[in-house]
Amino acid sequence: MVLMPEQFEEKARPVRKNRAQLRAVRTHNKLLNAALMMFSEKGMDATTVEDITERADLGKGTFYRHFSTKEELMSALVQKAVDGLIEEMHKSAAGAGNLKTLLGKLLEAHKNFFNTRREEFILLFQGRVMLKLQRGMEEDFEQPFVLYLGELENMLAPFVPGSLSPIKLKRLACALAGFVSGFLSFAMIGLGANEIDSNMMPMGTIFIEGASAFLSETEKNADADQTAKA
Amino acid sequence: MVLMPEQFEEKARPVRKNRAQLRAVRTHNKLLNAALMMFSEKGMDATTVEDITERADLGKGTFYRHFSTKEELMSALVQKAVDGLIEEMHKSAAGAGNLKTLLGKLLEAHKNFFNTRREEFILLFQGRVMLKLQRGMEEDFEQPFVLYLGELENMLAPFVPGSLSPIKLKRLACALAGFVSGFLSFAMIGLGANEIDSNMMPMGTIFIEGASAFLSETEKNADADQTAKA
DNA sequence: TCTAACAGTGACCAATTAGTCATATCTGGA
DNA sequence: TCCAGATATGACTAATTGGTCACTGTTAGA
Repeated sequence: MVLMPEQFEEKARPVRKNRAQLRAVRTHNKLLNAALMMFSEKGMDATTVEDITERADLGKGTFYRHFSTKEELMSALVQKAVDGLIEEMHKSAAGAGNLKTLLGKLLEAHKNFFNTRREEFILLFQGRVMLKLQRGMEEDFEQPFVLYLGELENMLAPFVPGSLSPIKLKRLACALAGFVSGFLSFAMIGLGANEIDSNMMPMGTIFIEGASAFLSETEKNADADQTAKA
Repeated sequence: MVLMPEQFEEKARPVRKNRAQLRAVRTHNKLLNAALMMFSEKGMDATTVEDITERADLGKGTFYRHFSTKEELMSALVQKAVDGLIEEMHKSAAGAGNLKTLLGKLLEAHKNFFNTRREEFILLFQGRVMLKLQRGMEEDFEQPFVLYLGELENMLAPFVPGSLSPIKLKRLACALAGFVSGFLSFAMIGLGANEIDSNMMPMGTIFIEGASAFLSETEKNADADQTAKA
């Protein structure tokens, strides 16, 4: 199986010459891109290996030189998409001074990402479905999403009342992530495709105002929390 | 192809005798149930017709006496799940006197439905993915979701400022639907499976408070809306 | 009991697909 | 120019799958 740049150093000896190396990388990316397109058009399961290689204008055997199974490719794509989303979040949220501002910027980061990279939105949507199934591949798909939620928590933590329990912080991250992807998902049904962009931000205020209200209320009765468990 | 009760009258002549009729209905339901289970475990696309018939303990040929394709069955199941959800919404929301109460009841209806009928939640999740693809089957899957959003709008309409534009009502329905399914989807990742039930309602206040704030603000500058489009 | 009408069955065929491998092609250096 | 190392290829096999159909089993009434 072909090694990609990140993996080179793991191998002893000088490994590969310049051109061949780049050729392999280009082929690898062609496969990733073709798969992303096919997955977002036909769905992960309905897409065959040949669909991917044909779209990439490559021979079928080439696929197996880069990935041992379609699942491996799926997993790599989900990972990559989540990385991109997290990067967008960081870029967008830099310099936020308070919770409302941060929430607004995070919402905008999601909006931008999902609007400009619709294929990846659809991919992540499918990835989230995979997590709910029982096929033995849940672990591979879960990790990126756990990372994503953890990153959200980390970004929110500094702007949230110190008394907020970790579990509530988690909930807030889930609520934010769920609201954005869920709203977009239904907006794609109920609203015209071009209206979505202008719809996302006004709706964001629902979340921002709601979260603020929720947190300030939480702050008041922070320690009434223990009793609630019983 | 076997006819189900709702379709009997469409056929001329006395059609079927009592026992045989019931047997066909039972078989039909066995197929629906088996498919629901398989779909929620393996996913729609990865489930084969034989998976379904074997799970239902029926011969493969039987499947094709009841459905002409797997897609037809998928579509029927999604339709049925949406019907169930709408029913739960109506049952739960009856007698709500104001917007906040209604929102709370609607959230609870969703919580109950998705917690007690997890397979159907997963099914609807997959159905929503199908809508995003380009396989020519989007129409079949879209209808139930449009119905669902429309129903949400109808239920919200009486409790919303009269000045609220139809498009904003649509947005609100999308936001509600998206928030519920999205939050649950991420909560299943970030939180323990058993914590979800207790997590849904406190998070609901985010939405309720946010939506209220959003609407009262909208009411203030109701007609500043036209200018926003430019 | 006999029969017409319907429900259910699984062996079977054609088509699709995953995965392999001998071969062709390309690259950089001797 | 030639070679060694690496990449790409597509014909091939085995296995899976969708879909059919001649057959069996069941039912209700004559």
